[in-house]
Amino acid sequence: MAKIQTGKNNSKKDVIVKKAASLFKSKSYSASSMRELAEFVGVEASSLYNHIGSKSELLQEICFRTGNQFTEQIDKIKNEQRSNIEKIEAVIRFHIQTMAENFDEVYVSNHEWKHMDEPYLSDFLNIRRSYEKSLMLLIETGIEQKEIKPVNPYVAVLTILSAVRGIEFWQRSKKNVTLQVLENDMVNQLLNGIVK
Amino acid sequence: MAKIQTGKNNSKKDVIVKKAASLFKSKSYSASSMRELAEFVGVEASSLYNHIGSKSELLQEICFRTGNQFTEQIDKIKNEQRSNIEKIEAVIRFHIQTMAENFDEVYVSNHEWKHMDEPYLSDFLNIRRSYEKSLMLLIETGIEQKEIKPVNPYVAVLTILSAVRGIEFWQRSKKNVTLQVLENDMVNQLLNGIVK
DNA sequence: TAGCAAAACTAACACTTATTAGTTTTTTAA
DNA sequence: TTAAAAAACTAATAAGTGTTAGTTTTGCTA
Repeated sequence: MAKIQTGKNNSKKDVIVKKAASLFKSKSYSASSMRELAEFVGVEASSLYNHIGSKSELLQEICFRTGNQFTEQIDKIKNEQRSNIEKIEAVIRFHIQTMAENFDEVYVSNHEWKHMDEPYLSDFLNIRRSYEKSLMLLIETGIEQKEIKPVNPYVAVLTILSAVRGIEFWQRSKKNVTLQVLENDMVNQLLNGIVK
Repeated sequence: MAKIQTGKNNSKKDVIVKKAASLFKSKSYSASSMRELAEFVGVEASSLYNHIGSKSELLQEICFRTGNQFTEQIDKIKNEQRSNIEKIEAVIRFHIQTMAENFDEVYVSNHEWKHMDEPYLSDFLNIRRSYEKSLMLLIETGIEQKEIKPVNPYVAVLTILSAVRGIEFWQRSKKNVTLQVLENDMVNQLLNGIVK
């Protein structure tokens, strides 16, 4: 009989969620079936239900784990004793690093949140909105304190968050760019531009 | 009997493709059914097949129309007599405008291309790669000619294209930012940064 | 080793899916 | 007005969906 293989510190549910993130990333949530997931996990579809409640619960799990991770981090950064520019830089770097480490989960959270049911969907959107607000406040304060040009804070947030999301297209290959270069250059372009 | 309503210059297939783009955008390709699309068009599901070949053909239509639009434009810009910075700026502005005008199609093309079958999938990826190469060449030439800082061109392309894609999150509402401000500020941040 | 709970299994459910076949209605053109 | 073509319809197909019920196997603890 097949069995779900758990490493240490991982419940069987954790294993399923991780595999689900990987599957949802490559095939999208709607196009992934529980039978596929089961095969991926190495077990029959119905056996999954001994550990999880439903397919949509998997998506919720993925989205909220990721969402909370980002929220916690920006709350921490907000309260540090540094310039606003430095704080914004820290946010950008955290994004890039988290995305590189937890690729599947972040990707799915960014792309598939739409398919959550209420009330989870609304909760998730609220978390995201409040995150964007926090970043916007950093920019607004930076402008007031003359660290930052008088740009539109909404557009700046949009530009930063979108750019950072884009490392999902980053090709991790030898001939391409390392994470360090990616991180440094992207931070630099977003803060100082590329024009000489 | 219900009928597909075509305006002038639009075939019935065009109408279906446009409605499909709108549906695929809001529900994703896989989660959209032909019955839903049919209802949206105002006709029975099977009637759609008098005008289109299959569901996946709709996706191909959307993705390639968009892809070709961008390719044509960058080819045009490449051959103009302007500085590289100006060319890059023109590319960014075209992206933002096209996205604002043809939101549904661009959105679907960006998000749902994965679900195309071969050989269309490969063709599409080739188109996209060659587009990225063109933009990368503009940046490399700009660096050689000392218009642009010696940044990593791959990262610059990634940053620009990702940022620009992000206007899909732009909330078109009165209290928010206009397209003009969005466009100008984003171009400015990507080229000159926000740090004073 | 016996008993029990956890976790696997098989089989089935009620629905939904894209698509096709065959038929009827509508529109176009002679 | 009539014949042909276009475009709608109804009905059905075969395959796939998430999930549940009931049963069997496994692994731990007394």
